[in-house]
Amino acid sequence: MKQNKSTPVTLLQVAKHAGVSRSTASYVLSGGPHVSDSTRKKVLESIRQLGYVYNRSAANLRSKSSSTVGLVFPDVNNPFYTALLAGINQELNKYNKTVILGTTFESLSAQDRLISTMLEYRVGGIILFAVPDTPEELISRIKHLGIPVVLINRNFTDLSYDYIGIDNVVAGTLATNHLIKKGHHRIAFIGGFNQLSSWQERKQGYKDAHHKAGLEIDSSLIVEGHATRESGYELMDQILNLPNPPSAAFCYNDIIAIGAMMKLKERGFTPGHDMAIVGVDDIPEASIFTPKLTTVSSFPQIRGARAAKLLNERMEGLTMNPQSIIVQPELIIRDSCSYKKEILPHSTK
Amino acid sequence: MKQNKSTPVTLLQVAKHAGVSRSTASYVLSGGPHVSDSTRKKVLESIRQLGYVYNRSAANLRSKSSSTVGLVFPDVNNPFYTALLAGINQELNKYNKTVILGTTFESLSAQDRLISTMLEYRVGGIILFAVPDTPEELISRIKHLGIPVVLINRNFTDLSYDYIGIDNVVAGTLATNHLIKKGHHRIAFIGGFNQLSSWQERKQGYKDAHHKAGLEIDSSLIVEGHATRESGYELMDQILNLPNPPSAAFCYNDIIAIGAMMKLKERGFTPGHDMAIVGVDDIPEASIFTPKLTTVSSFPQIRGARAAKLLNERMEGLTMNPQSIIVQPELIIRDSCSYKKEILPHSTK
DNA sequence: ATGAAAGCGCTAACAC
DNA sequence: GTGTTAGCGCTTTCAT
Repeated sequence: MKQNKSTPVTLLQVAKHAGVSRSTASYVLSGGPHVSDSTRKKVLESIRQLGYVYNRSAANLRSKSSSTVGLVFPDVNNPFYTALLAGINQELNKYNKTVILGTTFESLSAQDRLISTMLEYRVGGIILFAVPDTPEELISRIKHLGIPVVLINRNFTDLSYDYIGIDNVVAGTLATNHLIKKGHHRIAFIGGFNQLSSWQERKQGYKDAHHKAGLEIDSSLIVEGHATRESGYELMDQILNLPNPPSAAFCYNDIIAIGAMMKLKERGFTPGHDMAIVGVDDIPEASIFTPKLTTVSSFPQIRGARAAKLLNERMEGLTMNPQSIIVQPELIIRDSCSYKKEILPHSTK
Repeated sequence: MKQNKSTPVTLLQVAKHAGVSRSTASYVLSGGPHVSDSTRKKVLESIRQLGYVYNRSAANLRSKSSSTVGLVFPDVNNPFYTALLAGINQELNKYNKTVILGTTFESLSAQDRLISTMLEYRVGGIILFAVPDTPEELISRIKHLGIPVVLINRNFTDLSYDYIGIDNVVAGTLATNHLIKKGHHRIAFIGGFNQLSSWQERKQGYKDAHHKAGLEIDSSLIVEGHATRESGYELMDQILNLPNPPSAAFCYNDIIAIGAMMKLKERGFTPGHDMAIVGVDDIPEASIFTPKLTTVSSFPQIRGARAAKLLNERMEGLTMNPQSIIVQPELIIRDSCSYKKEILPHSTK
């Protein structure tokens, strides 16, 4: 296992040590069929003894192919992403693909840098959770390089790319309808940004539900913000300071909903009682928080797996025309929407 | 920008297009000094026109060096990790090093696979947040390959590696002393695992504080568990079901503390009043939760930056003998430890 | 079943 | 300041 730092062991040295040719050694590495059992054993033993480490870059260079896939996420500090990641990882392992993950922190320039690096390393495919305002040109450039891309969650108007998401309009409708059915007429929509396709779609569902019920929307009840706990916390404060606060809030996602509920408690209100809350995603924390969060499940883990599967097919050149996979969300009723008692009293603090 | 999928543009083609030799083109890429301004412009223009993408693998192969660093994290779904990551990224950007991140999900085999992949890609260095029970042999193997490694947070008994962490004993003492000063005699220590060096050290501080105050430790008050919100939630339940529950809890980290406080609320208790809570890390959420969490800051972002700086020095071959950098933690007093009122009433639920 | 040889895209002497 | 050339470690025909 020990060996000189300055000169890494090469396959050729392994081959010599095992008394075979380089190509034979290469065959045993790639699991090729034309190798006798005894040769394979010899080579494997030499590898072990010399502490040989496969040089994947060299292999990729020669074979002009790569089994590594690049993951580009906007952030990672949200159980939603972790679930997505888990689904992707799990599926990709099946195909013996390895993953490198990069975080853009919602910055377009960081995303550019990240993707450039991945391209320079010649990843075999990319799963992209795009930053808002990502130019479509970026994606077409990658595709022109012959590298398959699967888009997650954030879509482009031009649907000529592989995409996997949920039906966000339905998610918005499901959530808002539930709130309306509980007797709420003034419903806020908080968190997320207008640039996000998912935001626009959820808002569409929110609108649809209002229209269908013959309800007006007060546009001051729609407040945008980052998809973080902290932001949910701030946004709820804004909402509560409104001259005429709503009795319910549809939150862009669970993490915002939880931040919002924290603020409610801080200001002496009881979420679910003084204000009804519903989120989107169904992260693990949703069922743990007090009150347990009513939410619309977006099945992140399942979607991650589907995305990985789709990408793998592209990398293997299986299917050809772009696919949009849309998962149907599901309402999960818990405790954060008990029946509306009365109009929320004016802010106390 | 458009070009044929099947044949990526090479530097040679760029050179021809620009009417120079390959080496000249290479020099402009690496910012070498011996290139005239006009040639540089020509080459850059050809690169743009042909849509050339640098092949970093080929370059690394030839130059036997890599400016990519591999990050190995146990998990990523904790604001603590995000802060660490941010610190590392920020610092590494200064040195023009790029990062690939892998998650082990606390699994030894996943960690092995991940590190193998990174090694196969010939990363220039690794920052390792090791899974519990990681054999020291893994690290020495990497080092024998001539690849610098910086350990974060989880230490090995043999201190011959570069390491950056906090003084966990002090963290434990700080937290426990504060609780004792507030009048608590029965203090739980919840979350984390015995295999973690940081756990052992924090427990040591917890013990030290008790001894110094002449207090006994009830070992049934020490309960282990994962470092997640969910786990904190479960653990607190266990604690509350004890025949004689404690009046305070020192939590292995903030995320556990928050989970624990959620359970307290669920069972009708007021954290900070019915039970005092202190955490470790000072994640952003700590100051947002109700009550605001008293905690021991571990300065994750600063530590990340220091780790990155140290690794960079190793990669550039600057310093030689292994360094242990120990950051001193700091007590941050907020609202989760108001004065002890009375012994916690017996569990109600 | 195994070996010889060519070459993937790039860098780094060295020559001019 | 720019060109020539010899590999880096591997895969992959093509022989044998």
